[in-house]
Amino acid sequence: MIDPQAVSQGAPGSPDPGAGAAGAATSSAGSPLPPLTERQRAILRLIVQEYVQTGRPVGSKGLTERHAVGVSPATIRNEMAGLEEAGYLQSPHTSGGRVPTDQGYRYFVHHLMGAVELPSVDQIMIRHQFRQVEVQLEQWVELAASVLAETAGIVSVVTAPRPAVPRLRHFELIALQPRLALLILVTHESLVRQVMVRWPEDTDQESLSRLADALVSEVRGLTADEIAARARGGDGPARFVLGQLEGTLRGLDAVGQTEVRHSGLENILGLPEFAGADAQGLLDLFRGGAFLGAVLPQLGAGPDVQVFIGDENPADALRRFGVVLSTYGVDGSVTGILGVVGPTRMAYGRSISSVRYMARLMSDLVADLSSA
Amino acid sequence: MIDPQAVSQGAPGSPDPGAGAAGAATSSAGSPLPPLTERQRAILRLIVQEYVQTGRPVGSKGLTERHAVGVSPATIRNEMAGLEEAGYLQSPHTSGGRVPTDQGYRYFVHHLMGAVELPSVDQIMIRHQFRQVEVQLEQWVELAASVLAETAGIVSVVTAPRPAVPRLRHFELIALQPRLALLILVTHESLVRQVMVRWPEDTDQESLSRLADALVSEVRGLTADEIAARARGGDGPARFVLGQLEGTLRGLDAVGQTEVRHSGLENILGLPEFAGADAQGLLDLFRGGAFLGAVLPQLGAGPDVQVFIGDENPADALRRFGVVLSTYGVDGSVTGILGVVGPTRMAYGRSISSVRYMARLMSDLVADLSSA
DNA sequence: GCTAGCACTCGTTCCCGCCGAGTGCTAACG
DNA sequence: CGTTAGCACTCGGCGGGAACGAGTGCTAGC
Repeated sequence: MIDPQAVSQGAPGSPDPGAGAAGAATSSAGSPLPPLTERQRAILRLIVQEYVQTGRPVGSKGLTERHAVGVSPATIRNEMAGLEEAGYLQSPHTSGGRVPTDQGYRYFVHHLMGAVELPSVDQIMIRHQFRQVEVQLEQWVELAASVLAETAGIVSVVTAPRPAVPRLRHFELIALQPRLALLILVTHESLVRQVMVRWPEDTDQESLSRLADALVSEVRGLTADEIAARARGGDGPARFVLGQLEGTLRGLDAVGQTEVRHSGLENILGLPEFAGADAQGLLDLFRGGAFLGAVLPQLGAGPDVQVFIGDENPADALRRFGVVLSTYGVDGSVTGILGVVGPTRMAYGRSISSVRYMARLMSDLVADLSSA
Repeated sequence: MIDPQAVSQGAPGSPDPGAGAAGAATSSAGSPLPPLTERQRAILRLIVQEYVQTGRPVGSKGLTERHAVGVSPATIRNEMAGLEEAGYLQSPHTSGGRVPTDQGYRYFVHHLMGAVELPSVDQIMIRHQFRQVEVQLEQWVELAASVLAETAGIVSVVTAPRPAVPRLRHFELIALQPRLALLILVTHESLVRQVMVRWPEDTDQESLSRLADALVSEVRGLTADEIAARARGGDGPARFVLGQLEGTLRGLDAVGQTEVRHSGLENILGLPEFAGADAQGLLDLFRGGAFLGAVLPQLGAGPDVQVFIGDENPADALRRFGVVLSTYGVDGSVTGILGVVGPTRMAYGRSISSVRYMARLMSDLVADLSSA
């Protein structure tokens, strides 16, 4: 049903091939890689799986002890040496086992990962949680973040859906104080915004309602630009309201202020690779959306999940992470981004299937709510 | 202008007096404490200040080197011994300096802390930030959390204001889909809620507007109970809407679902006392409002700042923390809670003044927005 | 082509001794 | 009588060294 191969690569080549690799020939530069033998593939798969699970470098002896490979440690060593030369593994120290390189993970994701559909237990659990609540689109975002973090077991990031060209569907004015009103607007995509506006003169609910009634049919279905044009002709209060509507609509598609929800930080704070260092740094990374600002430009518009592993990440701050992202929404009309971030040694299979599933779910929700 | 003494104590006595104290006589149990001499007070003040700043136990020699006390280390040692016997200090190890006890902090907060007004630089900075934004009351909450965390330099917690008995001021219905509508209601206190409601039959904006217009004057100013009574007489759609209004109003004052915003976790993650251990535990503590659930029952309704130090905290999870809290809002009508949480060795002066200032600011905002 | 054996590397852990900061006590001093 | 100087003692932290174990590359034999 779902094609496991349909996972696109973040960046086509490692931007800095000379980074880690020990003294040996790093290969993979000019010459085409010889295809891996079936046994090498099996060993690579085992190493990735084991390292993902334990986080400790895996050695030849341990491998043969824990798994029923048919050969001796020495043979494994030979094959490992080959894999290392080809760039799929690296040894962090002279002794102490080997660890997959970014390229190794990449190969695993492309060729070795088995079925990538989310287990139906999880699917049911997720659908159940989403059925519990009956709220607005933008609260789905929060729920999506928390469910995604829980399902994938790492940190999730979700942006609210953003319409390409928002069109006004409806608005209301509510008096709060004689000179203070609440402006509520709804777009075609069912996004809702409330803004407080300081009213230039004393007013009351009745006159505000009259004003809204009079204007609403005039501006229904218009974009910010069209409303601006309309505003130039209007008189005092009407003109004022139109200006506010225009500004709020423009705010909706402003890239800069996209808010990024995250969840599940506690999932990775305990991991050994982030233990000693910078719990602070991690928090900072996800706060304030500095995170997405870095990744977003690289994100293709394609409907499928994209994977960035280690050095493939555009931003320096993300070099130590693996990132699995997808867009969601209705093509060309309203889109958002969701995904997960974890250590490079994350369970890519589960991450990818979780992200893909959640993206579908959110796309369906957005589609349901946006009126043509 | 502000009375530094007007800080009430969280819990009257330490619930577990035998906890830390070494073998010596723990005193402070039955006999009234002899008042501290002026020199002891000065030394205690120095120790608290120094420990708050550095986080390392402070010894007699270091004290005399870093501060121009007029006496020798030996004298300091004698006084320290007295302070330890009286329960204000404790020595974590045989050597290595002394550390204030909860009681020591308490004495400091009550009798040794100097001026507690927030420096006007900060006051100006805060007012400035609040003037920048023009949003709804509930977004003030988020801003308050972040400003408070920044000003006090530790973790802040802020709950949204909650009306004692919410009364409806206005509501609107907006059609999203033929069978899906958005219900927006505003209370007298200017709290806004949006709920999506699944409509029992196909409808459109026009009929929804008519319905809302007809009903709104009927229910203006009513409480949930009064609306429920009114609903019993209504017919189909009206009755349905009244039911939704009632439910949403009830949700507003439900204690259980009070949402707690926090900010500034990164400020304390770096501290030595939380370094090794449980970044995870810390996150968990503040997520999901489990935190306030524990403290809230203990919180007096008094208008002033309350301080809980270490063991004075009602919840076990907070035994390692100092907590400074205040209510804010309009007495008896709409109230929220805000405060900061940090290690017991926090800068109480700054925390208390920050919390007090922010509580005033938020109270003013709430008062401005709530129509009599 | 696979495997057993072997010498070697290197990170980890534990132990031990040193150092420094701090303490309590006692005796001397003004 | 309060204050101070001196002293023996305690204890945590740090650094070096030994023992250990996991892993490696290489070579020779099956």
